[in-house]
Amino acid sequence: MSISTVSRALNDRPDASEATRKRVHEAAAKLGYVPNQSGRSLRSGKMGTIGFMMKTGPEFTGQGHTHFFMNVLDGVQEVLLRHKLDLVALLCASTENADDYLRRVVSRGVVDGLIISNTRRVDPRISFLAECKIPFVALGRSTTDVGQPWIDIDFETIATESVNRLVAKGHKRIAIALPHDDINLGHVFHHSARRALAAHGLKLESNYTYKSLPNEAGGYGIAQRIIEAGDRPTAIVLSNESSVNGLYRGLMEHGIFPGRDIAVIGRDSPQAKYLSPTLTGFHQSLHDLGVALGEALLASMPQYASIYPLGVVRKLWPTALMVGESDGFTAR
Amino acid sequence: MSISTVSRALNDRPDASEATRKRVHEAAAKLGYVPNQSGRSLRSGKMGTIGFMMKTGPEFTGQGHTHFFMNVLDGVQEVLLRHKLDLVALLCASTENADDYLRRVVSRGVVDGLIISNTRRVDPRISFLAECKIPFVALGRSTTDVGQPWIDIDFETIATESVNRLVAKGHKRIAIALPHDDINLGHVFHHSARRALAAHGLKLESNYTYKSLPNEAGGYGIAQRIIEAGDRPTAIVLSNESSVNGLYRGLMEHGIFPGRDIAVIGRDSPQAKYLSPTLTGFHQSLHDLGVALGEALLASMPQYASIYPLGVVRKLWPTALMVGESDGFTAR
DNA sequence: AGTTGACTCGGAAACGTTTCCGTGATTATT
DNA sequence: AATAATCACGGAAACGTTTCCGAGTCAACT
Repeated sequence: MSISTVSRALNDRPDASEATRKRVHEAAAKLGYVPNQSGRSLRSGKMGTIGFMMKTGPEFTGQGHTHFFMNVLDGVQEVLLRHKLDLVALLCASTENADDYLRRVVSRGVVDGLIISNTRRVDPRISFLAECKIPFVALGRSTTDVGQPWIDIDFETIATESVNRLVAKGHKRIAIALPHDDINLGHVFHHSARRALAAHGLKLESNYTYKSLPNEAGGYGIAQRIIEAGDRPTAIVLSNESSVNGLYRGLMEHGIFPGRDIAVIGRDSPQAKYLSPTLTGFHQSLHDLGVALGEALLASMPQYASIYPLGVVRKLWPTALMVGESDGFTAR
Repeated sequence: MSISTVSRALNDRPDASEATRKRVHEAAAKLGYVPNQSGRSLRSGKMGTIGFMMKTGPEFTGQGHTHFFMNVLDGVQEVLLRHKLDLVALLCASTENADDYLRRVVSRGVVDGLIISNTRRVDPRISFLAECKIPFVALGRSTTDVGQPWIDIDFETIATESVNRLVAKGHKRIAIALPHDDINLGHVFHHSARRALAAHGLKLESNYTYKSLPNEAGGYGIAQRIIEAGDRPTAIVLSNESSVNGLYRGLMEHGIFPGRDIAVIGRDSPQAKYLSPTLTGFHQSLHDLGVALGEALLASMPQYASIYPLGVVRKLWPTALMVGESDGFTAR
């Protein structure tokens, strides 16, 4: 039994007889033989792995943030498993620059495709990946556009609907919590909120826009600024899932109760309905988002494009409002 | 300039002259050449990557859980980067069996070493890895002991100190929230709490031990059981970081306020001091835990053992109490 | 009965490294 | 000055797989 026959049998090629295929598979199982991945990929040029790049470290451990990724990743993997592709999370340490890290890991050639997240407004990773001609999809839009596929949460709708809902409840002084300007979603959120307010003849005051980290401390900081404001906002929209704890705490320490004294609209997460008051927030199906991301990536890989004839996926991911108690306060 | 010379120069071997080393490095940078990882590892038998196995999916997205991992991973990577090793998170989808997954990824031979987490009381992964002779370290002990290195949070101290503190505040009816029996920490926690209570002449009633999922819903379920108890506990110890939200909510819905009507001791996490009341809980330095894990792994790899002469690391990770408001209630 | 085609399979090349071995040149030693 | 030792480098083998090519067997068709 020659080496080439074994290879053909294990890969279930048509030019290996049914009988030998079975014999080889049985022998392999018995001897505990598994093909060497290095030899395989050296020859074929394919690694059989897809990378999902994300950052680790203290600043990226907000409740919503990690919950978000764990569920998206779960969905991505569901798709990849269908094609015997493995998903690995490429963890960029907090101490390392994201662009350098990506460069390093890509040139190492350990992944056949990539998903990047936390896209920035101008994101050098995108141009780099395009240059490398490695298939990738971005979770989040960017102004850096090389025709890459992306899927992004529909922040326009979230911002617009949040504002509309609050205005309908009589609010006129509406504040917005935004991430750092670099992050693309911050810009989109900001822009959409401003436009929605304008549609009601309202203006987004600059002292009502709070740039803050998407974590507990960030939320607490927002509360401080609300307290200190001369003309306090009567409602606030949070663009992330993680800062609500800190916001609640900070407000309550000054006797301001969300839902009673101020309206809060945020983003849904597992804790949303266990907060007091429960959070009114926008929900997305994260597992399905992961599935869509995986399929978008495969669609951009020549080997799989015929199975997923989706073209270049550029999709806003739908969102739905989960009504809780936090926006119960109406300003008339 | 021959292929072998280039190889030697790029790897900074002593048998390449200083001049050629510099020339080669410059040329490589200019041409954008990077060594092919497949060829490299095919020849050397080493991959240059370390895997950290963890599960994804809805049931593993509790606040504390993911925060825990993100910080530990950050520490691990800090160590690995010193030796140009890459850390990849091996994500086992919620739909896949953890043992099968590990078998698959290990036999693929894509990692030189492994860190496993969520060790179970009897954990087939440990015996499998020992069989494969692949270096690994376990985050958490197990009764499956093949002499592997491990690091584990000091749950004995957490359980014992929690009980002691509550007893000192006059509590006699103390409840404990525990994970599923399979998980080793559950057993340790249970055992230690029982012993600590016994030392004070108290008994851990079986209807005060709540097996629950380490997430918000689990905490809410515990609240239900506390409410329904004929003889309500006056204090509860949570073994995880994630269920506190649900517990608070569930209790407050029935007018029972943590810190005022019942004492709660839990585990520290970023949200602990932003809860109302702030949580009294045990804290660990997670980044440093990750560093220790990384060093323990390297110590068990022949190539690095001389740099980290630690032997087989088996270490309980220290913990410290962060005092908040949640255990303010005293039962006299 | 001879030719053709389909079907299996073995041999060998190739993927890109690392490393052993050998060789020539230079320097140090006797 | 002759020998020995060191240094720098080129050639070639090897890692384990996939795939091209050729060859053999057997059945079917003219």
